[in-house]
Amino acid sequence: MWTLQTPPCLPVPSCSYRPISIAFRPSKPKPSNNYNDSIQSFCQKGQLKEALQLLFHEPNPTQRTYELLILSCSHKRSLSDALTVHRKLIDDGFEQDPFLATKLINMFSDLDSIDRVRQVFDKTFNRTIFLWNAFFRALTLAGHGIEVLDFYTHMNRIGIPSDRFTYTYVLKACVASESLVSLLPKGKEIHCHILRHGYERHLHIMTTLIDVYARFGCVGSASCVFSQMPQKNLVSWSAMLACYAKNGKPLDALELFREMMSNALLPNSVTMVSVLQACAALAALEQGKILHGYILRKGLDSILPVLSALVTMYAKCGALELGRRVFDQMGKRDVVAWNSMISSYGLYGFGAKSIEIFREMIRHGVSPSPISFVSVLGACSHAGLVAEGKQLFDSMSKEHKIYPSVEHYACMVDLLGRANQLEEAAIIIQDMRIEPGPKVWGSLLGSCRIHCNVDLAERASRRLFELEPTNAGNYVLLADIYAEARMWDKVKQVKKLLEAKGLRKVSGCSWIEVKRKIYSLQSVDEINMQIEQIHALVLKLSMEMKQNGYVPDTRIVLYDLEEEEKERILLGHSEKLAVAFGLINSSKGETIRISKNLRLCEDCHSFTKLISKYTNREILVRDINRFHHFRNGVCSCGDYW
DNA sequence: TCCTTGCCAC
Repeated sequence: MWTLQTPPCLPVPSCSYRPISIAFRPSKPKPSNNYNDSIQSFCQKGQLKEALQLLFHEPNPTQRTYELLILSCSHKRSLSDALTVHRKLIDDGFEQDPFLATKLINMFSDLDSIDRVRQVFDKTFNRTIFLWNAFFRALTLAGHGIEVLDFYTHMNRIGIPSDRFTYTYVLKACVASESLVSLLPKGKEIHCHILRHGYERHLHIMTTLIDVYARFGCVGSASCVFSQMPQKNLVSWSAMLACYAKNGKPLDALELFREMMSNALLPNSVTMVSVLQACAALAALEQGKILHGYILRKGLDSILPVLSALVTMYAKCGALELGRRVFDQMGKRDVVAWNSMISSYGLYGFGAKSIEIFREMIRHGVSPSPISFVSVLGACSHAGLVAEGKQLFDSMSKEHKIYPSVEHYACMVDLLGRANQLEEAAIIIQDMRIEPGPKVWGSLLGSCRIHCNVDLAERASRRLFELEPTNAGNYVLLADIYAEARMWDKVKQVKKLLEAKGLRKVSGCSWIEVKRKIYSLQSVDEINMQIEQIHALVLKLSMEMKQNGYVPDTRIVLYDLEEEEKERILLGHSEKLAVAFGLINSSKGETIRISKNLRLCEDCHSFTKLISKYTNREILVRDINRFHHFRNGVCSCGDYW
């Protein structure tokens, strides 16, 4: 299944390096054990200044002396001391020591000083494979993946053999770049090199490969590598699990987790985080609670990422209060933990609460991250808090020195667009300092859909079709807008365009957990054994609802059909089927929890409001963006979503 | 001397 592809030739690095074999020989090898013991003792105690004083009083420091000092500078994260050590090292004639050069590269990498990493690499003539590997690691960590790949090509060309470490770094380099061009072909090419050099049984390289394919969204390739691995450990299982959880395959993730447990492999905190994500994606509350129990029994409840994942899991499963309880019991909270809570409130449309937690975080001395702003601005958007959102957006660069990224602009466009300030949203896009990507135009198009603005929608979709020619969702949105405006010829045109590109509309799907099992319902569902019973109930309910004021919202049906036919289509929406399935399979008074893969349509929304009143049930629906909590005929979103 | 998995937003 691996095709050997030769990607377009990468440019040779601008500066061409030739390895010059000058063996380094320290000038005066003088054993100085007591001295190094003292240095080591100071370094271990974190007394770097004292160690440096000793350095300047010792006439003959050794390689070991510098190794100790370099490690200590990394540990103390002190760039000024690092520069002092570097200068003295050069003065003492150690500049060409490849061992110390490797250590220096690691140190400057730890200190985020990538220019000095390059400088050390440039100046070292005897480039051992250790030096190359450290250099690649540093560049990869700094996000300069393309540069690593250029050097790797160069390294191959001049005949320097890679070792097993090189492969892990160059693989990671493929996913460590902000380049718009996918480096997947390069990753596949390196995969071929790895096979050719007989590393197909190497545990670490194969695990890295799984992770890299996962990040490219190539679930099939990742699982192919995984099943072919002769030995696996907890890390490789966890990597595969994360791959499923992150790529929209939560059921596969849970299945793999079960398999892992039956192989007597004990999950660690990292494993649990991915499994929790899978539960969150499925809104599988009961499963999630079982995992929480396991986490408590195994003492994993002191690990921050696990707790943050728990907060998010509970919130996404419709149990915001349980998430809040976990959050309240956290002894220490990092920015991720705070962000989890900020976005959880946002998910429920509790904008004011989200802002409150955001401010509380700052009061606690935790600086907001770019994601904090995505979360809080998203919350403002769902709650219609336009003024607050604008103020927060302003404070980003002014108070927190965080410069808005495409995601932040997309939030602002969404905030204004939803609030029917479409022109202002368009102005934001016009004035952006960075290239507005598909997320930004997509937000605008989504808002045009809500407020049925055909002109602006045409503008946005023209740009979107260029940027994302294969995203069916954009075509569907535009067709929706035309349908609502009753421009049936235009609807037909868009549909033809969709067909001509071989694209298909993502079909609606809802799922619901009944007695710890997850059931999915699709608009056209033949698999579910109860389907006839479900359809009958939906029909019965709709007739009764009609007597209670339900008017089917046939505007959203994308076909120019008779009203009756449109109504029939509306009744087949997966969310209504899920509501009926929930009513049939749960006991009286029990809350019905449903998730769906698309935005909730207006008709299902008003239908469910009435059902909640008529059947006296609380119904919680999570759509692609947020929660709707239906109670006694009203929805928590206040019909603003 | 250097290697593998994870939390928060879309």
